[in-house]
Amino acid sequence: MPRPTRPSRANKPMTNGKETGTRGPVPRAQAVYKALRRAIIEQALKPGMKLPEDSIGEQLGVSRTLVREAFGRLAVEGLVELKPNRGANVAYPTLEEARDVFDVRRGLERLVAENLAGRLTAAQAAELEAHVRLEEKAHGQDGPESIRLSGEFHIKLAEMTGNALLLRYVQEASSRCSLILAIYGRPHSSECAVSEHRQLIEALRAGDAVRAAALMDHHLQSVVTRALLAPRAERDIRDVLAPYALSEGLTPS
Amino acid sequence: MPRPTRPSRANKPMTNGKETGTRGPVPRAQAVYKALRRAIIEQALKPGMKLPEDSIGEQLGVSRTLVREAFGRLAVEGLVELKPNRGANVAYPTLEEARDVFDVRRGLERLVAENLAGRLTAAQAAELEAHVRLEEKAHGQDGPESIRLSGEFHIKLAEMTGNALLLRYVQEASSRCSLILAIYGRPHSSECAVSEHRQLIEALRAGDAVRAAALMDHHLQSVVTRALLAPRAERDIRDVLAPYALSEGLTPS
DNA sequence: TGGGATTTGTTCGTATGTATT
DNA sequence: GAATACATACGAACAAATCCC
Repeated sequence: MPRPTRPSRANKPMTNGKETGTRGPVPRAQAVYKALRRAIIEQALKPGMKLPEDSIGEQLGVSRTLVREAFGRLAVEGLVELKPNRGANVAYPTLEEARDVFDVRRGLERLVAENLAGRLTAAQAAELEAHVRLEEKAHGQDGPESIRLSGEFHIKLAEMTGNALLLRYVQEASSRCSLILAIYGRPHSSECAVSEHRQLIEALRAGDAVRAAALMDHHLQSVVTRALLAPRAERDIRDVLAPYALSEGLTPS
Repeated sequence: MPRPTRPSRANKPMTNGKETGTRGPVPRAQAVYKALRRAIIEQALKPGMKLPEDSIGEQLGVSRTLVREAFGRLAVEGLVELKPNRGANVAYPTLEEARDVFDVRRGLERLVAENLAGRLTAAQAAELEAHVRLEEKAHGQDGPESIRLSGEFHIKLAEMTGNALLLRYVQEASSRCSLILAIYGRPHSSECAVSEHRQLIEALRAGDAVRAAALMDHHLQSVVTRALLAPRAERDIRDVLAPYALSEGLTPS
């Protein structure tokens, strides 16, 4: 198993409350959580990487207590794996878990589509269209910008339902998808086709819930196929070697 | 706003790792989390109740740190409300949040039904039927037993999908529904009609995904109507008074 | 196999912020 | 409106477990 090097100074130090005379009203724990979350999603911290409480805390300028608290929450969200007495790692989802996450995400976003169909205000529709135009512009460069924008489109939709819980679940599933694509996806799959986003907006506008749900479902299915099932020679050493385990029972964990 | 009395010794002391020579491989933090979670769901800790780190920790035999960690996770799940510098309360969902939770739950369980239709093994079907028979037996007594069994039926279904994420989300939504019914539900609404569960099993067996999803949807809708919209004279003082707020903007929070 | 270095699990003290009189 | 009392936010230090040679 390829053990990654230590994270050391892989991420930027966060704004320390002490420096800004005004101690933020938000507990620093929250800030630590957000910083780590972002670092994982943006792959500054790579899947499977060990996360020593000590060095992380040092980098962020906080003590282990806050780091631990953040780990707990990230573990609930499935971004961090927490093994008793053995610390934390960035999660390394199996292909099976990946399937689960994508399935649930599809279901959730179908809900979003159904919820929004025919209830989009003019302003909201305009906002979505503006967003798609941004995506179009960024489409040329295959940088992370393009991927970020694609993801944001879906988050925006979830926001517009006004259902806080639905939003949280979509965000969570979406984060985990980022992790998964980082492991199993091919390098620069431009995740979402702009045209599919456009069609979706049209269906929502027309108030066709069935069509909107179907489009969303198909769209997300396409994302998976494009990014995941695509040939990627060196899929991952673990999966390649899995069928060749020395002999069942010898590798208990 | 009616401030509840302190929880003091409202809950049973948890099994302390030190007593059982074998220190559980699971950190105590996890145990604290589970104990609190259960206490909230079973309404030993009532909605809105203040949760002082100190007394809770004392009752459970751990220090404040572990209690704080548990609070963080429970807050993510929406069972605890966490206000910066002002500590924790058992969540007190608004009617709007309640609607959100029920909507998402309906969507999630529809997924479960679709997922399971036609894929139920004989053993699984038998297990579900055995469970329904238990429900039937408990139906006479309107005790908490009946409510617990109704809930478990839905959890069992989610388990059978084999999708861990879907299971977690259903569990979470389900927990929050308990909270909500504790606030807004009428006392002994026997939550789920046994016959509806039977019909559902039948549809799953027949492999009729559309019908199964529709039945599930309708079933959960019924639960809400039966329990929530039912006349409960003294709904809650907050909601009764909400429309009579002194003047908009004066109550910032 | 064993022992030392490292890392995690937990407690508790201090400073800061909030409610109360 | 200021002083007091109390609860929370955070960190340092100790104890136990694990890792690595």
